[in-house]
Amino acid sequence: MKKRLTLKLIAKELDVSVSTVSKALRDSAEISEDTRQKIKAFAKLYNYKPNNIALSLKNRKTKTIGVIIPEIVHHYFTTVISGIEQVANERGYHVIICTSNNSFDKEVINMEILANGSTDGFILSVAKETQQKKDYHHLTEVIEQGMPLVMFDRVIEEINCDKVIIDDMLGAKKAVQHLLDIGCRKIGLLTTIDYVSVGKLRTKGYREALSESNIQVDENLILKVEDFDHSESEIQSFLKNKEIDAVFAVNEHFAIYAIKALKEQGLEVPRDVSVVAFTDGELSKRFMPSLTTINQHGEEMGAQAARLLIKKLENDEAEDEPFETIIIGTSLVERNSTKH
Amino acid sequence: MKKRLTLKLIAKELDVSVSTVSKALRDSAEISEDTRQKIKAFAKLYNYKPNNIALSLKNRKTKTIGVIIPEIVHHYFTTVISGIEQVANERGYHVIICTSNNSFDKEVINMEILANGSTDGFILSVAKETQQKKDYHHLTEVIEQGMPLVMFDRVIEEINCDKVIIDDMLGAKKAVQHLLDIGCRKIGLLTTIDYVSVGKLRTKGYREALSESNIQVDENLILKVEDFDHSESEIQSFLKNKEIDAVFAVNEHFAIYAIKALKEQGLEVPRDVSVVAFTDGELSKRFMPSLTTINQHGEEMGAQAARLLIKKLENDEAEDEPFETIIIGTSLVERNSTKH
DNA sequence: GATCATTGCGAAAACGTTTTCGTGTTGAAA
DNA sequence: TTTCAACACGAAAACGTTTTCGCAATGATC
Repeated sequence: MKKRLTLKLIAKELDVSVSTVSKALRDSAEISEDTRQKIKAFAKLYNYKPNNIALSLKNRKTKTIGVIIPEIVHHYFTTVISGIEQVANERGYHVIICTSNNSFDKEVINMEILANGSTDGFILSVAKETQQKKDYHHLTEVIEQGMPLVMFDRVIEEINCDKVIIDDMLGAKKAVQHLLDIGCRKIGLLTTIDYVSVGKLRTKGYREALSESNIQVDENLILKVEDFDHSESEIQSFLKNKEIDAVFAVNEHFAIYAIKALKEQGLEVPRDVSVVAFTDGELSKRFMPSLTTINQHGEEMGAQAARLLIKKLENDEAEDEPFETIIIGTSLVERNSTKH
Repeated sequence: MKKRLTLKLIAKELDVSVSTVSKALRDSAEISEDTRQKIKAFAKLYNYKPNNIALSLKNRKTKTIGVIIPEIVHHYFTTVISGIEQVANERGYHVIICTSNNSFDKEVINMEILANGSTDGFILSVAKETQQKKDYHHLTEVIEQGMPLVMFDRVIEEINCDKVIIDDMLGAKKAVQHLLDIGCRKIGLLTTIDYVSVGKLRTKGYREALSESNIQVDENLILKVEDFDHSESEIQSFLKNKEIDAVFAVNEHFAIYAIKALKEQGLEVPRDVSVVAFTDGELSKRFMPSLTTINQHGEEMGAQAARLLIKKLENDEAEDEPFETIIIGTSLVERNSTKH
């Protein structure tokens, strides 16, 4: 087992001081051409690499970004991570990922651990439990310590920091508008109960799109799924004998359950009913029929979040700059669950 | 912006030495009950947390595990990560994740960076490019430096380290056996070209299952997909007018393309043709019909990998223990793409 | 030959810990 | 009173860097 090479070892080997070695390797003018070459050659030969931990301690910078997400086994979040990683790596940062599993406690613990020197700043999408509990002390704490924090997707209004969100309302409007454009008039909505902020916003978009086209909103066509785990049966019984020509679902799963339920009733998508879903994942592409969706551009969201964070990190003491909120656009992806 | 509390600051504030503070906080008997209480109270009041970086430098341990995977936007890998995280966190480790994007260079760079002090050991699934290039210097290097390495899923035989793999051959056999059990006799195989090791092994399982049932392998029923990006059309033309009563696909995507192609020919799954896929992901569950699959137990694979690594890490100098290779079982998940 | 700038390098401090060792102060035993 | 153990604490080194400052040697200038 080879020992890792350190400045001290090089110094001893070449019979110079540690400072000389350090300076030579960093091309300081203080060191004579001769010595510099000699030291660099030696370092290269034995593959010297500075120890990051020591550098971090010295510079009080780790060059790593802490990312905390509710769950990783979720296609959307992985695309976000992918975006974060790309810009982070480009700028010489690396990324450390923790999942909160939607648990408040785990979110707090993870933040604390990472805040103790492992990380220069945070990118975070809060856990469901945190949203319900409304306890944000861990967030304010890291902010007070001067660690930049960027929230994405599930953000918290009250917290003063950079944010990256998507325009849920506009996205939903786009979806519904598309259904209207292709001639649908009786559009069902499958959404979540209101305390999930995205569900609320998407519902609002649905309503607005309809009113703007002077179509009365029929509350009977709206289902607020209560229990995620039993959404399939809820959707199934909701759609029983409903007279509709379209469905807008706030996520892929709801859309797929709807298609299944419709099929069981002898209705076909898109012949009899058109379906649009929010969230463009693997599922939408592969399903039969493939799903027309609203794409949330997860990678871009991640990339923007990373850019915001790094900007704050590098801007050093210019942290008095106002916080930004970037809104990521959505786009309609037309596939085969809607009429053409 | 509050300054982070350090031992030195506490020492100054309470007018004792740094060493006293350190010892008091670690409950050393050297310090009198009085002073100890006083210091602990102060530390608690102002929420002192030791700096991890300093600890890492001092202990030459980071208590973090570096994970390098080919791509994160892949359900299977996220389940593995999930498993790694669980056992790592349980034992006080955290996890730092890098993706190689299947690029050799990125894999090398990531390893080097992490090896320079950020990480105590590695869990790795190699990039495709690395498999082709057969250049493993970065792996041998970290091993020589005494950093434990655990490879999973895509492992490399020649490298001497702990490994966690699944029994691809047995899994494939299970799949084909199931098809035989339900009465299928003309079973098509959709696989990859042979240099992808898993494709090769699964193909072998297919062949063995057939021969063990004394069924002649018909090479015309085997498709080795050349180009992943055009797999859909390859599969489509392959299945054209093939006389088969079942398909075994080495991944979900192939299976789904097959189902689509069959449908276009007027054949229905599972009525006319039964389909089994390797890899149990989101897609399999939701697809219509839902897919009968071979589950690879990604979480367990991650958990085992983490356990192996931590064992080596904690076992300190007992690193002469032989390397293990753990084989994770697969299981057949029966759904609606096969006859009952 | 004295003065001075330049060159080339080393010592030491700093980042925040832990730990070893030394030392001054007590109180009790001799 | 002397001796000594026990007690309570501090100094310093170490982890691996970077950087500031000081200093000796050299050569040029007057």
